[in-house]
Amino acid sequence: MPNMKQIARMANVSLGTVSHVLNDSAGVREPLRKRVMEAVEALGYQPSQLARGLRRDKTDMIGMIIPDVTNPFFPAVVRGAEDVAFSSGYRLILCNTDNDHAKELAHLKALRTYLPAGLIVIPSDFSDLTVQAESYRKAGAAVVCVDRLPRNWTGDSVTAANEKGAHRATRLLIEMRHRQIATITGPLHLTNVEDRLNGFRRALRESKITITPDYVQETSFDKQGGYSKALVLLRMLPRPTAIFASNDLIALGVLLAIRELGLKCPEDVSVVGFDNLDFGEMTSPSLSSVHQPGYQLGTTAARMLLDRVSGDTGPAKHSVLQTELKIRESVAAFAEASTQDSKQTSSRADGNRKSIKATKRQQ
Amino acid sequence: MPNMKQIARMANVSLGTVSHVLNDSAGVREPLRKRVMEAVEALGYQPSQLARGLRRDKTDMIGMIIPDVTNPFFPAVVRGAEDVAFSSGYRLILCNTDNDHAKELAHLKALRTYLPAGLIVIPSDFSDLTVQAESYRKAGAAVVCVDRLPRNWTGDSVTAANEKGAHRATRLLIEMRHRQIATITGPLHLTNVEDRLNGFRRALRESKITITPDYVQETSFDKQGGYSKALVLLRMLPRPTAIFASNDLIALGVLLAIRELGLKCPEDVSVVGFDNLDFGEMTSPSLSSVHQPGYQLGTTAARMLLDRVSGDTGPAKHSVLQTELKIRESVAAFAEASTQDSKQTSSRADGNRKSIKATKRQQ
DNA sequence: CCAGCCAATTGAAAGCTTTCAAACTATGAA
DNA sequence: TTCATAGTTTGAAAGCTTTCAATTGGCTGG
Repeated sequence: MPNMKQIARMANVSLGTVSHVLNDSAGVREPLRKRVMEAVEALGYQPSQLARGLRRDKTDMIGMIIPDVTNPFFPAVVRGAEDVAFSSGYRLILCNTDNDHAKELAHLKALRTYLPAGLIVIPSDFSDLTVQAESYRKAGAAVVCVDRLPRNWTGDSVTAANEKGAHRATRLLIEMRHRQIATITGPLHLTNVEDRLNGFRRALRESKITITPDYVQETSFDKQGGYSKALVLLRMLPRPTAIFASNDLIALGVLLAIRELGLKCPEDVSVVGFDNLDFGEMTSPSLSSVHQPGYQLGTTAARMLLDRVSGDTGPAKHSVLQTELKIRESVAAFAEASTQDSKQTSSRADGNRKSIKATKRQQ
Repeated sequence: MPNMKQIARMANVSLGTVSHVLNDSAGVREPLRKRVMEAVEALGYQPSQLARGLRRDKTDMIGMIIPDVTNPFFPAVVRGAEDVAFSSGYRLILCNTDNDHAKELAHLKALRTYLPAGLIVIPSDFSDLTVQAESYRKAGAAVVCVDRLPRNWTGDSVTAANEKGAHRATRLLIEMRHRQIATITGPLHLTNVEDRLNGFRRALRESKITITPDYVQETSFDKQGGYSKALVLLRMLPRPTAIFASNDLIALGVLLAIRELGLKCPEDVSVVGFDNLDFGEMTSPSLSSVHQPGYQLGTTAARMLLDRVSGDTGPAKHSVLQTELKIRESVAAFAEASTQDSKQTSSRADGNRKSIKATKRQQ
């Protein structure tokens, strides 16, 4: 690979001049500039990012730390960040934490030695990010937190309007005349989960609906968790007629549990999820959900980061992106008859279910 | 950040010795070694990857170039690669090409300046990779191609058993007594698509089934493509009773088209996809599909790459990972009565459809 | 016509590591 | 005791860029 020295020799100028041409760092007169550019062209020269980074104490890399690319919500965020980064000449180093804060810490420590321009982080459970970010900032790297925040986070952040979205979803259920409304939340130590629960509670409170504490079930953010907690809820008396799930994977588990018990969605139980993942349109019934703008979360975070990199030293920014309720088949108005006696309903529904199965044979 | 010089001073040894301790590059006697390690510990020293890379002409980074993380098949591959890379101290730089070979080229050129240890690439359409890879190899970086190969690719590769998988899927349809079997393929210039079509054809040939050329439809790898080509196929006479789709997104479009026309799957038309994406279990009917081991594709590629990095200079390797047919609801045995007169069936089915719609409101 | 100044250009240092040749030490043999 | 040798340790160079102080050249105003 050609280096600056060769360019300098070929263009018959000094090393410094080449650098100045390449970086616009000083006025270089046209004839020289032209000779340099020609040499660059002729040799196909590209500056070594390593040497440049070493000298400048900062590279064109951005560390992106997320729980797991394999979780369907995150790829959109990554893509959004990559698009903005790439179009400004930055690249993304992708790290998965599996929500393990020890693994996250390992990534945070290791990444530092690459002198990234900054970090975009979706923090793991019980993340240590607040401390680490401080040390990154001292080293001149920006850190933006996305989707959820670690405790005591005071830095830049981009999140969805979780409280509001959950409030809107819950209000839909209330407007549909549901009164026995339950929720299955993700891990409550996550700020976004907490916010969603708050939105849920506020909607209930505003409509003067009180529910038994049992109607709030906490679990992990996956299908299995949703499934098992839904079984618990659906066996309670009175049985909830609507369930708000704090994400779509949980909602999917809820749908499975409903079917498992011989109930029907939305006739017996309405369900609303959160995230609006692609598969929500493909389930049967299709899933109502609060859309979270994953791609925009990523682009916004990357832009915020790049602003910092290019010198914005203002106070911490908190961008909150709006959500949108997508109403699909999984929600119906509460019909008085259908849910009082759980056993009877259950067996009646079971009869229905068979006839549906004959045509649909779902799952 | 502390540097080697500080370690050297603190341990009262020379720079060279510190380096030797850190890299085991020469016998260092225990007392010195210990002093160095203590200093490293005390200062929390971590070597600068930039300086190291600059000196060694190679970094601990691996470029991972894929079409789009947002496409549900790829995250598993990325994750597999990242897991193996991370556990060997390497990190992944993720690049999306959107299947655009110009964008791919841009990434290939830009990444070079970071001196990555190697590249894992899922090539874009009409990829220029073969040429570029040569130049990477000259620079001492390994390149492994995954999932599909560019034309004239002779380097290392990891792919799924596409031909065999497609053959197996088609055989299933034949065993189910289908004779009017169509296929909707992805872009035929992709080697994996070509392989799948070959497998499809071989199965037909082995059972002495001949089909009209119209029964082979080419389209893009997405829901929309599958949908529109399925409409074309389903309006043909005789109407195919089974469709093999070259990936699950296409298969999803097929399911939509079937429903749209008032037909039923699997009663009127059986469908098999390829990839076995998660959503296949959630559609109605659930989707039969050829499972492709995405995660293993990633881990295998990364391991192959790391082998090269650590000195394996043998001839090109081609790892072919086995696929597995997952049979779900979308396939049923062909029943004589149901498909002869397309118009009549169609209108009859249309009657059914309305009643289904009343409860399902799908799509 | 010259001093002084500004702008363009230069060369060297610095950033941090690895590596190589050279210097040094200790040990065993003569 | 001394020499040779193997094994340790050292210091400097190299890898490529940016940046800063210094130099050069040309121009302006007196």
